[in-house]
Amino acid sequence: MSATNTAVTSQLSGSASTGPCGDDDCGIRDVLDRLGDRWTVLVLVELYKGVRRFNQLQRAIPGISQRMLTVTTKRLCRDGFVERTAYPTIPPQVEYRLTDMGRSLADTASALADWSRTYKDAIAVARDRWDAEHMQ
Amino acid sequence: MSATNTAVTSQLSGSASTGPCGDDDCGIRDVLDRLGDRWTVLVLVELYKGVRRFNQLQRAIPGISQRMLTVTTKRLCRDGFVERTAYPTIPPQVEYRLTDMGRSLADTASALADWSRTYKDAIAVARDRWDAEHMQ
DNA sequence: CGGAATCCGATGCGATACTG
DNA sequence: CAGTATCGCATCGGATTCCG
Repeated sequence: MSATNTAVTSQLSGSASTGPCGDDDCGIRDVLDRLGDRWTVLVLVELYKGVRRFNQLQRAIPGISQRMLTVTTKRLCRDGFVERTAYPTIPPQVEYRLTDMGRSLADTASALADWSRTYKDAIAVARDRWDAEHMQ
Repeated sequence: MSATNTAVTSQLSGSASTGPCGDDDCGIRDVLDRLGDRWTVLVLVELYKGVRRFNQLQRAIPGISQRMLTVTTKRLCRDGFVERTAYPTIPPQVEYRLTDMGRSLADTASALADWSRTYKDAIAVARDRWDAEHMQ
């Protein structure tokens, strides 16, 4: 691996060294490192609806900066969740769509989203209780 | 909410302001902010096996620092996923166990872990391919 | 239009030292 | 034993500017 490539990939993920993992950890960290960041899930959700262009995504996801949309889509492409198609027109036109694996991930993630919706209130209650008990 | 409490809670999570969320986002960010960090899942997995004491957890989770174990368990307690029981003995003895909600979360997370195991290799392949194509 | 490059503040996390 | 307090580095992500 060249120094150039190291520089390229290090922008995308620090997971080159997964480090020692117990037994249950292996693999899930890579996925959680993606899903855990601020925008990946939202991009996944939007692309689940269909093919989208760059600015379409940005308009559909309020608050995401140009930079983070670039970074997020690029990471998703790298890991094989999203496919990028660039048409060499002027002005340029780029389409993003989920791969089968990306769709599979989105399905699984939506199970987590369902769980979140179910327990959202319970978490809030627990949190308020804790906060109330731990303020002097 | 007092300034004191704000200080306390701000150590645990920056999610006081979830910010504007589209429609699909609501709730899941709170959960992913937990699951996404380096140690939460590992602690969850270990506690899934049964009641554990502080040092038991630390020995069972290689690489976790005392500080991160404290922070992680405290966050899990705050959100109602883990219950903490302290016995005022000398030396002190503290037990951690999953709540029903915590067990439910661990179950859901393990679905994601299963997914990860299934696609782990495919991700690695996609990543290598991408890296190979994007190095000069 | 769809980025890339740079700067910078906020947060995450490890290491270390101290405590009831 | 089970923490707390402080430091310092690394990464994340927002804002801005430049480019083909």
